[in-house]
Amino acid sequence: MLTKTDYKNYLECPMWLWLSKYRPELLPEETSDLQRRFAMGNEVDALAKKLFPEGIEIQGYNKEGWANTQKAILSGSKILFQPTVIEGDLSCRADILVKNKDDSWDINEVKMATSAKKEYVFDVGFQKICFERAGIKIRKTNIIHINNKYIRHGDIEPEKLFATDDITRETDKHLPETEEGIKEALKVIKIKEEPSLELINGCNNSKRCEYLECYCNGIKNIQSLVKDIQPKHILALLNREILDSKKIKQNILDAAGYVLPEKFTKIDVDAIKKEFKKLKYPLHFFDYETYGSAIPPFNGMRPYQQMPFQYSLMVKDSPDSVVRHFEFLARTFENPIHSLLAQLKKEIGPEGSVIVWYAKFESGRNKEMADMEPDFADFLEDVNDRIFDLLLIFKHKNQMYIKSEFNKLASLKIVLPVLCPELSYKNLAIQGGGDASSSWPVLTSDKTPAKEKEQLAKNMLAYCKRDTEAMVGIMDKVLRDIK
DNA sequence: ATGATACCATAGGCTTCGGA
DNA sequence: TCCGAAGCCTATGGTATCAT
Repeated sequence: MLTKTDYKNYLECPMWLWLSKYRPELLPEETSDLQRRFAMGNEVDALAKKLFPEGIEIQGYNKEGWANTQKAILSGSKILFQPTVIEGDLSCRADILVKNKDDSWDINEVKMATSAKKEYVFDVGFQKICFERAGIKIRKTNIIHINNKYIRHGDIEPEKLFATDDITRETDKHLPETEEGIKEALKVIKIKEEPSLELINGCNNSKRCEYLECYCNGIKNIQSLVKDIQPKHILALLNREILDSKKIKQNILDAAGYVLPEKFTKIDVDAIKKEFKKLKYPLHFFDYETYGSAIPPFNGMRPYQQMPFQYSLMVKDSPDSVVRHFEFLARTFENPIHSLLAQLKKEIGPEGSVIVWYAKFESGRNKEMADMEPDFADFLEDVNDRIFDLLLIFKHKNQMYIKSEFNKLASLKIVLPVLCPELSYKNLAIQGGGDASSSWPVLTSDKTPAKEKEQLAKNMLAYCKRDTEAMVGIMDKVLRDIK
């Protein structure tokens, strides 16, 4: 049986589909970030249903769902939520099915994205094929997506939060391709033995594909796979922890004809000194954690707007002084920016540089908050004028501070372990901004036990503090290197 | 999932120039 | 005078990099 999810997995990476059917235990665990995204998707689905007050919910999955769907259609229901269809090898659920004046139906697929992306034609095409094979005629296929111009005032208004795009033409145009893809996907799920190289190289994932890595955890003879593999997958193999033997790594590299670049460090002392001349003490090392959702949680916010709920601030008054640390963390699920700004205004001095990693992010949040809290607009503008972006020292094209280990990248999570391995995130419960973000609603929920909240708060504070410690450590290291 | 920005490949429109 | 090749500029679409 091939479900719509199976088909989408296949389109991204055939190996993913195969693993999900035969070796699901090898798939990566759901991260809290992913869980939050699923939860958000469910909320979006629920809100979209409010666009159709007449709709009825179809209960059950698979055969039961299909039986209930048929029952609802026969009894004359005109709007169905979550109808299921099973036909031959295929199984799928639609979001919202709406009957027309004749005997045809329109498919409405709810997406949390802010536009009708072109890859949705395969998703919706799969649904159309399923329903039509089962004798349910489909006229239009629509995408109901988030309208990111919407600004919340009071209760969420679904008819303003959502926009609908008719993608029938595009869907139909790609229908033959969709049919072909379904045939291929069905072939994949019939492979009983270990998949061949062909399957791995069918991967369409533009980024590093984690599913090959997962697969490698489950087989012994990795070296036999190496010939003719895509370069992105070679790197994936090299990152596997099970490849701790240098000899195996070298074999893989040799087989692929891949030469690791030689290690090097390049420091343009003059250029960095010139940049650092712009700095004024006291130095304020600063970092926000933010929360954003497809459904804006508070008034004045638009979908996906990132709202700061936490910061860490480390102040260094002079080159040799000890840092003073300040922090803020909102403990209730209310718009936190007023209290955040009130505290920040007291803690951040009127003089001195504000050092951040990737200035666009922090300055962008400051601009948004200035619009929402006009009383703080001058203050925020002043802070933005004093921002210094530490990332630009490491930006590859700037050629100021380059190490081969950076691989031409310059995120904090890449630079830090090379320059200050002692400040690793490894021992922290929260390891990235995404986790911090998804922790905030948990921290502020009535349903979370007090004890758990305390632990969570500690973890969140430790993470955000570490981001600023990292900048302090990196700054010290660079200052030593250019002395 | 967003968004700003950077970068790259490609397409199209336009001019220029040499050969016939 | 005409035509196509070559060169150049701009627009566009796609992908990647940062942050959460």
